[in-house]
Amino acid sequence: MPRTAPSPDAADTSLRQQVYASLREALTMGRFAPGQKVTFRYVAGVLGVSLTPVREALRRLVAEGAFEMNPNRSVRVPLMTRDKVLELRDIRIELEGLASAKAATAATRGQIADIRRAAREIMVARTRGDSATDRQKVREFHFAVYAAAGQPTLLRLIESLWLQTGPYMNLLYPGFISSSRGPAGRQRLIEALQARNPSVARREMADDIRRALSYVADLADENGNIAPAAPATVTRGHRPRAGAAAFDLHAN
Amino acid sequence: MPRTAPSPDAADTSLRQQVYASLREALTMGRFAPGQKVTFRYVAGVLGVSLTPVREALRRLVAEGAFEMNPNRSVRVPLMTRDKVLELRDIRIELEGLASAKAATAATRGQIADIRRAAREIMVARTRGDSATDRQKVREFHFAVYAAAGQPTLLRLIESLWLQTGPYMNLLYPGFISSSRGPAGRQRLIEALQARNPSVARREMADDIRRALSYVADLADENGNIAPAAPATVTRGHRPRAGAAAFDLHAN
DNA sequence: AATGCATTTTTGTGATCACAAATCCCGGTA
DNA sequence: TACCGGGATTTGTGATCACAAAAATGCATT
Repeated sequence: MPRTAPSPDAADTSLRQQVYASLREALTMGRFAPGQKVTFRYVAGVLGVSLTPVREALRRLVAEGAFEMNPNRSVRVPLMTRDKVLELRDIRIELEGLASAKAATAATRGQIADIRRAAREIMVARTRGDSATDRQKVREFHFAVYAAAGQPTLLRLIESLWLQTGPYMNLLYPGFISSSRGPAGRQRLIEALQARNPSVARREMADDIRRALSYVADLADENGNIAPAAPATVTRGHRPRAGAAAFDLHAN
Repeated sequence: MPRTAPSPDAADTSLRQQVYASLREALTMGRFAPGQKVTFRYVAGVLGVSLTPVREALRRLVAEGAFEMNPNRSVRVPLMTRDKVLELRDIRIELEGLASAKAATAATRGQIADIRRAAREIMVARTRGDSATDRQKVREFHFAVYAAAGQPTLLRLIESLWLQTGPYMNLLYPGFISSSRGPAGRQRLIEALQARNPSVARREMADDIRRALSYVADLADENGNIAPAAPATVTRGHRPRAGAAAFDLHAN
């Protein structure tokens, strides 16, 4: 079965870890509106825990760049700019390219099978027009490759980068996806992995990332700001009712 | 004057931030012995604060990989292995190479002057045999380059990587330094920055990192473990006396 | 002298409280 | 109607407490 779990966070049953996972999940799934203010007590109320674990989880996410904190202490989902997307693009090209190259050397037969399966599932979702599953499977495909590299530190860094770009990847649908060249790139990547060809694997992954994030960067307005994709089921109102949970603890 | 300060952590006067800075400083300066256990109450006692800010600071450092936490909850300074050094080497080559390339495009005259000055100060310290100042200036040189790239996210990632390799960079002295090719590489890097030549800047930086970390990796024993450099003034004993502070709050 | 077991101590976790700074809200003035 | 200003409220921070799990300690047995 495909593995999505982060490096050594498994088997950590602390509340802090659960809060962290919930917030991460909510961010990845675009359940927070960029710019939205997130208060400690709000999160604590929704998840039904005290402030202590929420503080630690949120603070870690701030350190990872998934949230940002104003000098006048208020945590919010970062707004994206063209420059930030381009910076993240270039970093991701390096790191995910490196991981793909390593995967070409290290991937086991089983891992390549996992990767191939994810690629198939992307196509299934895409022919059905199911963009939610599409996104999920794209993520699984990428991380199956990175997991095959067998580099835990590298994997952790890539995860933190995905956390930052994640909320904006909805912007790829449907425009970019339909205009993209389809499964050819992924197919070439898989073949490079199987042929143990690191430089081709790196190039294919780099091209994929470059095209996607360049597309997002081009969505910026004249001020360089990028409008967030419509967030799923999140009211922009100040005081969300308790019970109307935008995320929950038992997600993971 | 040269800037060493991290991205937006300035102007944060919270205790948590001070504890974080203290621990970071102590790690960078090699004041913790790798493998050493670090308890929350010990840190709180030495720094004279409550557990709350210590927890958040330590937990952030664990998330950044600067400390590691056993499943049976105990925080310790990570032990280094050859594989880990090689992984960090390859990641650093990518990211610091990227930063150097960007710096070649973006560096201002003033920034190049800062870089040049740091390079000079390295040579001064080196001719005096002052390896402590040497290390400090090498750090300033590198981060002067990375700051010139003007990429805040990239800078943050590189800082977290230095935090992980930092405690082991003492191992470069005196063997590696005396056998290295001296200031020639740094000189070529500076010239590449001035000539606005990204690919040469990247290559020079990459070569520098590759040589240094390959040297460290070769110090591993037959089990792949790397013996830590002698830590400065840290007793390995279990229960350090209060008052015998291995680090302090007013470092920054 | 070495080993197994029960008790004591240590240690991380989560909840709660107090406080000060930031923010919000609302009425009054120009 | 737009713009302030001062009080009420919200909100992050740090300290303290209680608790359970882990580790350390001491003692009896072989």
